Amino acid sequence: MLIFDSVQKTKRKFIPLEEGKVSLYVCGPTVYDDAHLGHAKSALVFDLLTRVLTANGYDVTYARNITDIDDKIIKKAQEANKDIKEITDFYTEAFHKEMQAIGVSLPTIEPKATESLEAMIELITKLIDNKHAYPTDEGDVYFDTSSDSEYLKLSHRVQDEDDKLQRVESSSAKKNPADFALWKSVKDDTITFESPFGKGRPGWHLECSAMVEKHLAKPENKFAVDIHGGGADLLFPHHENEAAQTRCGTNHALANYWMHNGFVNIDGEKMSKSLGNSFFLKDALKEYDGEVLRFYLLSTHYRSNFNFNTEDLALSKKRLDKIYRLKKRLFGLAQNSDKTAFQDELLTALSDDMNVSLALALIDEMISTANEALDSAGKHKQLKKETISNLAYIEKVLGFGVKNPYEYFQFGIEEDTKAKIDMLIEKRDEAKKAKDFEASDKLRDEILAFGVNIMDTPQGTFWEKV
RNA sequence: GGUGCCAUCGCCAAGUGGUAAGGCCGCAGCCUGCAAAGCUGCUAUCCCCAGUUCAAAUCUGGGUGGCACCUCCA
Repeated sequence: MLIFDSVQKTKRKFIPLEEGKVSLYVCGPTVYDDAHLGHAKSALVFDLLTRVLTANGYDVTYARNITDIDDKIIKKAQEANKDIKEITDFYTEAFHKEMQAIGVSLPTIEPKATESLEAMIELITKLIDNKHAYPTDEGDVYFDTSSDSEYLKLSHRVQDEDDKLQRVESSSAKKNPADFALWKSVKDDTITFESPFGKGRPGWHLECSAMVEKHLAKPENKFAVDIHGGGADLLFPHHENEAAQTRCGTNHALANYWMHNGFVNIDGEKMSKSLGNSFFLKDALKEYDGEVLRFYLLSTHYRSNFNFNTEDLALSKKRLDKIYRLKKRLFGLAQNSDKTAFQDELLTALSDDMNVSLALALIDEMISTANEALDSAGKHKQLKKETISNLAYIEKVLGFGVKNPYEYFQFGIEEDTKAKIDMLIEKRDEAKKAKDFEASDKLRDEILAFGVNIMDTPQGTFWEKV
């Protein structure tokens, strides 16, 4: 297994801290709004990573946090005149539902910030004791970046002198302009937590460090986790700060490997509130099958920036359709569990820093070969068994082709429309039997008007949504 | 302004020193009552310039053009 380490900027052979085991931590969502395609991309990338690691025989412990303490959440709650928990529960549930729709499995552990306060306070206390953090008169606690010689090495950043001066003017309580808050005091009566440093709430960066320690880290290891992942924008300042906290507050570094996924852009531009072009997953799921979205978002390399557009999405659907059509050809047949050469090749491709493009090329080739054989005369007993086994493997490792193939092709068609289509197909079959092609062609036009395609096969006539 | 990434067929996209995967679209054919689906065949020398090398899309230098991060962000 090779992993591109975005800190060392090179592909590295993956060697776990503990034989046969992998600990993976990924920064999850802040639950104050609906998940957009970027959240989906990140979740999909690390879902795939988990599957590939598992297929390689590793026992993976995957933690993805839920940030349920945050200024934006508080603001949203105040605006809606609702309880904080009501907001966070609502969006957490929505997140889970949408992730399930795109085939993202639940992580092994899903820690919440509100449930990890003890660990956070413990870490801050250690950092203060170690002289890596300091409280201010206002009741805040800051991390002292000048106390950490490794600071900024993760993101390969250099201090900007002009920027430094500007920030000194704006924030006098900080020792250094780059210092960041570990604990923010809260004076009003919005959500606050008790701590030895006074009432307040934890800083965002601290959360992840504390949760990693609590749920994944082992004191004797050189690193807290094997792999730490997240979106490319998190490298600085979030991951830089996390790494500093862990490095200075514990006796190990945060992660051995760092992985960052690229962005999802819409029509060449980054999704953002200010541009008003955020594409929410819930809206996409109304129009497209979740698995099509999964296939599309995973179809290019995870580190590349992804330019979302409906034309390309349609191409992805066509490619996924091919998997399902083959599945349909073999529907209902028993599976053989023997591992095939195809499966080895597929796993090898995915084990090379998740080369999905190569994996998809292998899949297309496998599909063509299988279809070609099935088109030719003969029973093809062995081939059928192997093909079914291959499809099952694709399902397991990539999460493509998990649905019933007939239902897949009927996405978004109402039940009564389905009944009408079936009725028309029956009438057309009768006309065809009677060799009344004029009538059967007319019936076909009627069927096509529902936005579906029909295809005649030896097993009968089937229809698919276009 | 600082830091970094990217540029491969009409479109999407692998390949990072050894002579251009795959998909979509298109064209031709097989199959089909006709279609659809499926199958077969055909379709690029890798943004520009210079250099290193027996050999470069792949390395180096210089352009040009995109993009990201530096503030909350997946």
